[in-house]
Amino acid sequence: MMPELPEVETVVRTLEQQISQCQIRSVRVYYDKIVGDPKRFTDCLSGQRFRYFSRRGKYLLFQLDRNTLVVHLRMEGKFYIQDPREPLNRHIHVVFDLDNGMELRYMDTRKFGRMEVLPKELDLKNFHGLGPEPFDPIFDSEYVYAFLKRKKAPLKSVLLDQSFVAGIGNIYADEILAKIGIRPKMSARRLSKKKCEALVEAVQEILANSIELGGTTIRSYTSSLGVAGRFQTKCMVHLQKICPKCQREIKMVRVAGRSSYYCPHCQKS
DNA sequence: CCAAACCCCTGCATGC
DNA sequence: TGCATGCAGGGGTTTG
Repeated sequence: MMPELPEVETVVRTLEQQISQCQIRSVRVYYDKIVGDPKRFTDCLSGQRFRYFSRRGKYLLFQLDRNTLVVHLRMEGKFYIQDPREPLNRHIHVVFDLDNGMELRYMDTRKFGRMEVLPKELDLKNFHGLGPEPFDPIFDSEYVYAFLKRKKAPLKSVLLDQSFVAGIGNIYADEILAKIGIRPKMSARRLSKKKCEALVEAVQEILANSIELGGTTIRSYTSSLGVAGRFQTKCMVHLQKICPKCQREIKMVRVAGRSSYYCPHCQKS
């Protein structure tokens, strides 16, 4: 569950394979709050084609002919391409009827996900107040050091702050901290320049590795092709009991309202 | 300016 | 067995 940047990237690539250039014939909305105004949403999208697929942070961006459809999957949002004869279940809230005879279905058990229709040209720099993409060259150790210097909050809270860097969620935050050997509660402004360099490397390496593997599958995540991610086999601390490095017990604390796993032996404060 | 608390939802675990 | 209770969690909003 919990699609983070690598999972969103996987969804983008998968949907691109499956529905690129497909036309939306019509849209059915079964739960209004996900799309805001369902009439505007439906009217706006009908007749347009999916032209280009991308991502900003954890937001999916579907470039259409006249608009961009923006989707945030939040906790449990998933897309499926299904035959219209396949019965709908009670967690499918939005259905796009496509001109290839299939349906793009949005399923979301907790109904936390959101969709919005925006102008075609987006200001991706300030989009939803997001900070830099993790692979953007401006996300470097100088940027990180300067940002962290003015934060006395726990380092993990800052990693989860999408205005610091876009796309990191609870799982990867734990893994990044494990990689640089820092405990989640350490005050952000105490991180040394050296550790800031390590942080940038860890963020990029962990996310890239996970994208490579097709995203994580902790709890229930599967891509829309139904392929389970394999990142979970790589988790050092998140949801773990024993540290794979030193064989000692993993501890769990709450930071910024999130369960945070770390190894007290391998990670320092 | 910043940070903490609250809200949205449902499935699942727990307790009696 | 069945019902009530409470918890997780991203990000927007509200409150301190």
